[in-house]
Amino acid sequence: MSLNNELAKLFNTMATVLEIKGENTFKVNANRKVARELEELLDDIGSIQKISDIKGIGKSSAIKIKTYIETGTMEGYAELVNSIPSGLLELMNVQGLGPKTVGRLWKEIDVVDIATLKTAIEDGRLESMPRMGKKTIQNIAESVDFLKQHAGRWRIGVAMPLAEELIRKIKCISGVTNVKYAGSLRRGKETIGDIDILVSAMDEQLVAESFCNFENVDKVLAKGETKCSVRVAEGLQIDLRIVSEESFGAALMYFTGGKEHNIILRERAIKQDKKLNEYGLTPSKICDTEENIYKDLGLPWIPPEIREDRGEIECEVTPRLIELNDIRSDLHCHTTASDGYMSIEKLAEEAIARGFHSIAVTDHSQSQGQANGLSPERLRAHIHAIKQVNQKYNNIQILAGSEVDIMPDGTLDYEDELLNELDIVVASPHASLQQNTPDATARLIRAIEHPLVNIIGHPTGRIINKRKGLEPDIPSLIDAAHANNTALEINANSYRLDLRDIHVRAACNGNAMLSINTDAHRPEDFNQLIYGILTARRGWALPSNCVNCMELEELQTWLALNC
DNA sequence: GCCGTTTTCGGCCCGACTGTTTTCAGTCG
Repeated sequence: MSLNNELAKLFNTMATVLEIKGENTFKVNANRKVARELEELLDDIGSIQKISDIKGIGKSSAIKIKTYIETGTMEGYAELVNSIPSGLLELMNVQGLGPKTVGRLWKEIDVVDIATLKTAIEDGRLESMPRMGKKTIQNIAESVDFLKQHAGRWRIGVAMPLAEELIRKIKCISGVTNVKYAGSLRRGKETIGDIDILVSAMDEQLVAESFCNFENVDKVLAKGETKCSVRVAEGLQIDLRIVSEESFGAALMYFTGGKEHNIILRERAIKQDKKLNEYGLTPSKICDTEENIYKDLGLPWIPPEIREDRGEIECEVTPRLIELNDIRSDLHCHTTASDGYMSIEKLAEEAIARGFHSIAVTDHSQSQGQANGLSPERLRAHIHAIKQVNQKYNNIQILAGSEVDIMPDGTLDYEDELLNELDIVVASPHASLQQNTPDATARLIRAIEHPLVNIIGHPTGRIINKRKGLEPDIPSLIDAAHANNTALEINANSYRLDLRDIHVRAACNGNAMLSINTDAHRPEDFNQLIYGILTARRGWALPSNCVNCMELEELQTWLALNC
């Protein structure tokens, strides 16, 4: 775990403990804010001179951070955390249990973790507490079971298709005038906690009723006049907000977030003697669209992906972020020659259907035995086959490439002589992904500096919710990538999204080129390009930051720089 | 605990829903 994340975890834990102990909520929130700043900090916290210059981190937290960096311990942390049973922290993850209840469970009936909570439910002690009725207890019991089965968040690749399907169904309900998803899904985050859907309709009751009765709804968690929450068979929670057409924009803005962005907008409204909530900006004019509200607040419309209070509000002109239609090529795809399911022709046709001017065939290299990686002889034959197929098409350029393994020491999996025969080289780490930071950094920089490498594929090798992957020093990689004209990939596969959003932002700031590719193995994988685009947008990437947005001639010139 | 274009002290976003109780506390987003 990086130092930033390590510290963020400590501050989050402190916040939770303070919450359970019933401390001032503003103090709790201040600790959470410090944690969030640390999580999203681009630079290593250890390299920052004046920590208290970071917005949201004050003197007191700065001292704690500094001591931790120097000594490995944080003053007061152990004392605070040891002041409550450690199991109370996991109890806070049970839906429906908040700090007040957890505190009471502990003090009044000696519940200290999930196991003792289950016992207390079984032996009737919970029922003896005030405000603990049968329904509440049943909900808690169900949430405990649910937590055991589904810890964590869902990949955007799961959440978005599900949300789109729900929206299609909601649109079919009679009288529905507008429906959109909001929340972290709309902001394009790599993982989603739950799906927020906004709807306006002539008959609100009919919408609520129909929604709660959709066939894949497992459990109705809440059902009111303006809000319904359900859990669907996949395990995700879906919140449906029913709003009027006039306040659709305000509601969309409110429920899209992010939280910090919203707070700043509300504070801005207050300074202008106005009030902003999910119903509108009052006293004001029309709040049916987000554009109108931003305009009333004296701001340009801000794309959802960058609504994170990371400088977007201070920005005078909203950047023209990269869009799906800007992409003109896919430079990392597989065929049946290695572990893909498509022929070279199929790749070409998929690319043509998407309006690309070129596509790169980049099958695995020889070390990837389990992925049927190509021996040098097979690669030579494959290059020949690719060139043959390329001659058949006049509306697509098929590039002969390879996804060549970066070995643990940073050397490549083929000799330079063979790499020289390729149009494009994507170099990726696949094995030895537990290397320490200095080794991983040296390994990747060596590949970046290799004169024949054009793109570093999925630079960390992480798999979301499954594998941490390498933790190289990202600023060093970016410097090297910029200096050597090597692009860093945003692998669009929703399991990977590697580089991730904050690294994309750092890469753009450091003038390193990006390459957004699907790493397609099957035809449907091309549809995941959107997740790469959303990740790029979250990193404030412009079309000019991405080699896949280049026209053919420009791309060929760029590729020729490293050959 | 953090912050300052009214402030170095005194604020800090706010509404919906549930389950319980009978007017509201707690949780959630």
